Amino acid sequence: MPELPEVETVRRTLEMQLQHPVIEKVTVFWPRIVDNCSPQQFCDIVKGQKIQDYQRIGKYLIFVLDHHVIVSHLRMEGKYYVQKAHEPYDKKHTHAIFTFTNGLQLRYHDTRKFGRFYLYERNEELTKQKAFQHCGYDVFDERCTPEYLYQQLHPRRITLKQALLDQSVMAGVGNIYADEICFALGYDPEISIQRVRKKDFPALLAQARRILGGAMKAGGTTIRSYTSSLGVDGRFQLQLKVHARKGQPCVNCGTEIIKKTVATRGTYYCPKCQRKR
DNA sequence: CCTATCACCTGCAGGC
DNA sequence: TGCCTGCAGGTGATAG
Repeated sequence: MPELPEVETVRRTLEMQLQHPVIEKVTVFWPRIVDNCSPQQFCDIVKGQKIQDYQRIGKYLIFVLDHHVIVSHLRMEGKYYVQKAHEPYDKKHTHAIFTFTNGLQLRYHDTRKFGRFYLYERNEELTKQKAFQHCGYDVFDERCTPEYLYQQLHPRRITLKQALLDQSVMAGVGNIYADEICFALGYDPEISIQRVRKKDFPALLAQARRILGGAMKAGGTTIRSYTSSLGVDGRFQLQLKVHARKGQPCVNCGTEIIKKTVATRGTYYCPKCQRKR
């Protein structure tokens, strides 16, 4: 469900709502959501620790505790709810509950059970751990430069959209914003990345940052109207120009937006504004 | 090493 | 109404 802007919105919201609580107890209802240790170990280890900081790399949310770090990936449908311990919750889709000493709970909700938790020691280099083995630089990381993207992506036999979605090079762009970035660049999502010239890579990165940055800003605006009972999933209504606009007129030229499949993902584009070469 | 496909899960919309 | 199919804002493992 969430891409980088949504995860960042969740990060900020949890930081505001929870601040720095002490974990009194953790219950895991669906064992497989804990990826790199047993649910029992996970619960035993985090118990008693305080959440010191909330961080994010790409689409990964990171809870920094006293001695350990919890890495959370929401995949397609993961979301968090902050509620009081006595409030009811959706027993069918809630897979983990963190209870704090202040009476609040952080509840992890995930309809499809795709999301994962990883637990690491705080002194370990995070980006070298399993959770990040296929994770490149965050879109906003200063090491993510046009030159780096060109060298990593341009030689490959993949489409522009696949390049944007490849988390191992630049982490954070998902299916929605990949379409929006292709539209902003004026390229058909299916164009070979090898046809994108070196001089276009600064624009590629700039548009990715502009679009994700705008989405974060919008998320931050919308999230203020959320109540805890609505959940914290970072969702918001951005003005999408092509994604999910099949059959509607292009905002630039009025041509009908087309949906096609690119690399098994639903893909929306304007056949007039987005050139194939 | 590279790219393509499957597997993981559930709910829902649309066709018959 | 009920059944079936396809599809969903993601990613790791596996197959070629």
